[in-house]
Amino acid sequence: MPQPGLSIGYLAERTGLAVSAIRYYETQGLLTPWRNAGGQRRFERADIRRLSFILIAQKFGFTLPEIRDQLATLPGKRTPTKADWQKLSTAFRGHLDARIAQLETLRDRLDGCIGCGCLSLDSCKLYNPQDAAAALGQGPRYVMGDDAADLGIDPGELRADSD
Amino acid sequence: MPQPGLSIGYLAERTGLAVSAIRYYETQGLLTPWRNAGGQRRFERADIRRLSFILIAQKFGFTLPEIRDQLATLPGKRTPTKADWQKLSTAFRGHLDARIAQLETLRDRLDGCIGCGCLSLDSCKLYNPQDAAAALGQGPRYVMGDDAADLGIDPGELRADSD
DNA sequence: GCTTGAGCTCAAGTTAGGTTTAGAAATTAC
DNA sequence: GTAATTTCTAAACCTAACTTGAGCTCAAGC
Repeated sequence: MPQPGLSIGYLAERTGLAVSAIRYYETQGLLTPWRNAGGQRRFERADIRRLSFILIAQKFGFTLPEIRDQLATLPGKRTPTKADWQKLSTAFRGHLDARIAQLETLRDRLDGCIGCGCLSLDSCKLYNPQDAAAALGQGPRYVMGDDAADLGIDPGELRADSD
Repeated sequence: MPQPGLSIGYLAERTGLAVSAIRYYETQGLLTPWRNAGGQRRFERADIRRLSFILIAQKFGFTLPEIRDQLATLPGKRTPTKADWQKLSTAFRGHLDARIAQLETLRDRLDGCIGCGCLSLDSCKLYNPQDAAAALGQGPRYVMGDDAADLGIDPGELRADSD
């Protein structure tokens, strides 16, 4: 048992992360290790759990700033207890549900498009700039905003609107 | 009605995309416009639909190469028909379902963690490198791989395994 | 006590998905 | 016919999330 605290290499080994990634997370404020006399980072055991949470949250598509905000709900001074982690997990679960629900909404709208086959403004519920843009971060603006002529089939049958 | 074909500016206006983005998509092989005598890009009406599909697929988290592969199922020579788009949409729906199912699996595993509150190897189903890594693209390797001592609570009650 | 692996900092490189800029040429509008 | 827009290419720049490399220090093992 060499020094008190865990080395960055040990954390890397335990989490499967690269040492450089852990250092990067520190620069982003997701961890705050202390330093030993020689200037090396020393971590606490609870930091393995923090890193695990980061990994899982990333899988759900959360950005590092978002994850940092989540982790900020943990007590800063004392070591987080089981109850602390439970609270964070419960809140996290709420975010997950919301994210999944958004995807499901988009999927259900796509179903309408499959039904009509044309993905056009009239029948495609995916045309809804607000909802669609809200679904996954900042996306572009309009979706499927076009008229029947844009389908490209039977162009003679339908009159283009303004062009 | 100026020239035959649609200008890049018109497509940008119709889809809400930036002109630069449409050019970028061309470099990535998602569109293949032709050129007029002066060297300017000319698009077909069906390209509005392609761009709409790109926008929607991106909202679901698909990468441009993935979207390109999806679009490659459309006929290259003739203008895609309603049936062509229907086929693509149906396949796309399958991909969506799979993606949503993966997220739900992760979420359900997290439920176990909330229950146990410790996010530890023993009781946390999120510890499963293969499944977890498969969920959303290439992620890091281990997840929640640690022991009860890592929780940081009651450290005296449990014996650390190897360190 | 010396060697060697582990760690340090800082800068630059990487990938994805674009945007911005610059200078020139084409197109449109009047 | 001229002026204003649009478009062109190429290269540079951007953010996120890291990795890599250089040059140097620290710590652990024998």
